[in-house]
Amino acid sequence: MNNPMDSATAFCIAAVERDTGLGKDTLRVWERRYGFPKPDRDTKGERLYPAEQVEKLRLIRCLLDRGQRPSKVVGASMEDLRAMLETAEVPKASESPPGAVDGMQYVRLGRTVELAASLRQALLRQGLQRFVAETVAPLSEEVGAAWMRGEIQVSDEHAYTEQVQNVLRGAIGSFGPSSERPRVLLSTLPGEDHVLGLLMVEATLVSEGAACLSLGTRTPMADLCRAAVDNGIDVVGLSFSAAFPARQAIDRMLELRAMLPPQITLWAGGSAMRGKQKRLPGVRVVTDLDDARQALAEWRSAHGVAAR
Amino acid sequence: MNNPMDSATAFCIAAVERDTGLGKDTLRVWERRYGFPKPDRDTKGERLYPAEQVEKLRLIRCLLDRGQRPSKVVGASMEDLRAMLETAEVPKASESPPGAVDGMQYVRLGRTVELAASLRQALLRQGLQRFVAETVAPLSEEVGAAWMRGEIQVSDEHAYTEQVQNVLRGAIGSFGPSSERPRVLLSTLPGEDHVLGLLMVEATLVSEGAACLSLGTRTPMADLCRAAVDNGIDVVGLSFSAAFPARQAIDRMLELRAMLPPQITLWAGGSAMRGKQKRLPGVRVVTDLDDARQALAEWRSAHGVAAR
DNA sequence: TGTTCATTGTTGTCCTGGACAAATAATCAT
DNA sequence: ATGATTATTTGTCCAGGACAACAATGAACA
Repeated sequence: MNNPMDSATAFCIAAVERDTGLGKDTLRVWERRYGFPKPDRDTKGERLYPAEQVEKLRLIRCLLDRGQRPSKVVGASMEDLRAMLETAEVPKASESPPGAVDGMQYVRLGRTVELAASLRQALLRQGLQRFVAETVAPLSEEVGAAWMRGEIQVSDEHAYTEQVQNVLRGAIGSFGPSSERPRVLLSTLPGEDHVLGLLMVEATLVSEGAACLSLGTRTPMADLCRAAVDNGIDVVGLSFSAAFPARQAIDRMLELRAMLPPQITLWAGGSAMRGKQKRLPGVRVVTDLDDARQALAEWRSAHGVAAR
Repeated sequence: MNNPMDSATAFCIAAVERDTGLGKDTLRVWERRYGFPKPDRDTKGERLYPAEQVEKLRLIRCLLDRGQRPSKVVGASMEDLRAMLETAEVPKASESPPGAVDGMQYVRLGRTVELAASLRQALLRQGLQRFVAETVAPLSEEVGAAWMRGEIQVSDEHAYTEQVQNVLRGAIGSFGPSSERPRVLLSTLPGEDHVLGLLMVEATLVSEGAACLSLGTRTPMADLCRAAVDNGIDVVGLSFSAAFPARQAIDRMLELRAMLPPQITLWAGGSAMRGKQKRLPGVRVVTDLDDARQALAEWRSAHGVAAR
């Protein structure tokens, strides 16, 4: 199936799924419904997608991520697609850039070296907590928005994430060990890759003296529960980016709430959680980084633990 | 499908795929072939897996990861499975622990605080390059082996990875910006999550004054190529963990070699690459961290760039 | 004007069961 | 021992129908 000879010009369906992020079922049903993509077949009847169709699928994926509907874009010509990408309106254009930071231009230009230097400078100037709240958070939103507008590449966003991780993790690590309460377990669920929100929360909580145990991204719920119990955790915190379907996030939080012992507090934060408080009994929805500090204070007050 | 009421006791097939990592097709074909799992059905005929079957599937997955064959484990009873996990022989038991580091006990006991402190101490004592080669690399192998032997939890491995990341990224960031050659682009391909190998290489190269641009994990090949060209990259380095199927790794490297401009050097490293040099014309296989330094020296010598 | 709820259309996921490609083990030749 | 064949296991792919989940729209209500 994957003959190296022709794989440079044609891709099997699994390869297309990898490269475009579109599921095999979706690719097949589009072919049936919209007549595109229209792959060739090998001798055994398996689909072989020419490189140009894969390229077009990538463009389509890009537009879908920006909120377009499939019926509008699957079946359009390449010219139409490019035109749509040009005139793509961002659904809810974020407010004007938050002023203080102009690191955005470094991201745009791929100047990672200058970006890193500027971040480090801001960290020293502002201290970790303000750095996270006033520099990293708005800049990350701006990067996300720029990607939505098609102004930056996927790789630019990856590179940005790497640089911020280097700075934030260095800062988090430079805090001495804390044995204070609460002990907070942080992670994201499978399907959620975005690590920056998690790191921002960790930085904020560590600044306040909480003992954070991060498991990184994509921890299965069963492992999460076991880890929480085994490590004597007080609070489990989950992060959901805007890319995560809000409905699923709610269902999974309720499921997790039912699996965890009731004395363990459950926090949920991230864009997908905006305005979902009422639907989540037993879960503390954390709206932003300031609210995370607030939630921490609430926990300490409720459990008779003094802040530092 | 996902009624929150019963989702605590029964899971739809997508949820099982998430939780166990076993594909939907695989779950269905096992049911057909081995008679397990045997999910209930909802009113619409869709599979509903009871929690106990999911638990058993998780155990099975665990054994498969350790090299068992499905025919041996998919039909077995819970007792048999547990027994097999006990007596699981590690296929190629690694050599005795590398002496110098006893951080392993901290991982085993979930003492992340002590682990972090011990890592930082080792970093200061050894310097970044030796720290990576003599402490992080063997310890990571040891952690992987312990997981294979079932001695530690998934969450312990995640927590370990997080701690090492904090230390390594802090150290990498503390190097000033380098504008020296070569400019190295580092990443893993979709399907490869393991980030530590990548970070170890980055730390090693940065120590030698190379300019590293990391894109983190799972960069699609098209984005990788574009980023390499746009950023004037000299060398693209990919990392493959032992979990990555060697055959696929080879195919993808050849594909990538064909996509990249010939003047860009391609490096491939990681366990999946052991002893695959001969099958990869045009790719420099990097066998370990020392070899990475060697490859760097080769590049500089071939391109007339003096080492620092 | 804005917030819920029902309706309608769209879209992705799930289904069956057969087929076969790819991975692994077993066997044989060098 | 190492490398090439063959046999067996195992996971992926196929078709095309069905319908659950999701978004957009419109109606009822605060």
